[in-house]
Amino acid sequence: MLMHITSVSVPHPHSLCELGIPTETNPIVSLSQLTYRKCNKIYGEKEPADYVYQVKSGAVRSYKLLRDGRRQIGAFYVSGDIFGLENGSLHRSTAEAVVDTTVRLIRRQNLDVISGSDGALAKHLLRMTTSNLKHAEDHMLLLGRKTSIERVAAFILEMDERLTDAGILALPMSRRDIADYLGLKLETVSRALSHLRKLGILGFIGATHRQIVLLDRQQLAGFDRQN
Amino acid sequence: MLMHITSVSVPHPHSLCELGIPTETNPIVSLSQLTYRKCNKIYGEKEPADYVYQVKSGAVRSYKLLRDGRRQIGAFYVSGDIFGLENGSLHRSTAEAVVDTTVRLIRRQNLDVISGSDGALAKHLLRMTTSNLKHAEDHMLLLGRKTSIERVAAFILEMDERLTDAGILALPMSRRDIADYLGLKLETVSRALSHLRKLGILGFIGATHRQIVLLDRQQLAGFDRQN
DNA sequence: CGCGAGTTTGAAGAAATTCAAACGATGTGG
DNA sequence: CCACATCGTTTGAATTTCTTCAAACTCGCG
Repeated sequence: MLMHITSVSVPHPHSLCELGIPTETNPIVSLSQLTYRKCNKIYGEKEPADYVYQVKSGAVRSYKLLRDGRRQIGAFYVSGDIFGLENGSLHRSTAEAVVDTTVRLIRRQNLDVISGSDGALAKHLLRMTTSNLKHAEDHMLLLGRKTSIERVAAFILEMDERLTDAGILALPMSRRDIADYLGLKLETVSRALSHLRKLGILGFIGATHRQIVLLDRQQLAGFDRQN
Repeated sequence: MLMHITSVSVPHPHSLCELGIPTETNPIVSLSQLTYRKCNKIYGEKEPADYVYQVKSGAVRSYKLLRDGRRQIGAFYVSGDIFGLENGSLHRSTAEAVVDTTVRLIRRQNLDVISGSDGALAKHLLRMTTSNLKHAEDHMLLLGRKTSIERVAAFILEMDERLTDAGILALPMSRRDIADYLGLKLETVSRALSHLRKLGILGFIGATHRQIVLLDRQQLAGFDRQN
């Protein structure tokens, strides 16, 4: 029997790349790791959380949506980061590949079994969850109390720490992603970045402007009044 | 030797009640529980986290400050809530009594010992941390993407669930506290509440306007476009 | 070469903030 | 008991910040 598709609604075309790519995941399987194409969903909100993931290469965004499509990205995950660790059986956010991304998989079930007997692993899980919590707490301060320039400065500094490619930040995500992470609009992010460039704090490389040179970390840090 | 006090700086008088009360905690000790006076500090950011706390009565705010005094309250804790559970050895936030508050104390050290041997407790700690994480994730969505009315509506609904005093919400916290929780200014919170009152969704009781009647939960929920 | 996707930039608009004043309710001292 | 200062809240008007709408720009790619 054929499914009758009454309307192909695309309620939230946050990034046009989402439109050109099948919405269902189409991962390339290889042992206990998967490769997701750019913009493919890794898991969705309220789906069963059967696996925990570790980024091998690429980048992942984790987000929540409001019914009208407003999106808040809670975190980006890059090489080495572990994500998808929920404690209930359901995912609380959606995770998508920002660019082509390979992840390692761990069956959650295995974790449960082990953590029942092995206190060390239980502690490890706790430590990971706590580090996510710390990130969320810092991010609440950013979202609730920082200005647009401070948010963008903090973002560049965060990415600089996590994406160390020797002087040049190769951002995998679009301005829209950054905006949805920082609680701003993409134009506001763009303006803030331009402003920092005019001040000689940042430099852009390439056409896409996804490669950023941090020319003056000191001065940039001055824009983020810290926590 | 006397400390030479060059200036008595009071950098962040967020609430005037803070000024009239000793800044150091002066808890009333009684077995394994403490009572803190209104506005007293329970612990400070970066202080050693030797205890975990459970609210017996009263209310607690947990917050972070920017250097210039901007404050983001990450959570309120009311009767029954557990807080102060950090995984590192230092607190990541400051906790203060919103009103006179009694808390139960658990030595953190004890937890560590037990969680080493007892998988059940380890899981319990993990579950509590995860529930804090879930709250933080939801709050990031609020802070990053909701309008002032949506934030205030969400706040009232949250408090209605947690402060169930039969129809009347007796808010322990000031407008400023609410504002710092919602990433707004106190005037904005006041305007939003007035707006909801004019719509017949809320009613105020008493002079202080800290008692709120939820007249139409349905309609209020309509203001919070949910996650 | 021209189209598409992502980014930048400008101008107008909306939302929240800032500054200011007024309003009870409360508590104090005369 | 009343006058008065204080505190938290509300309300108004002006201002700032961010957003919205629109257009232009750049580079990659067919």
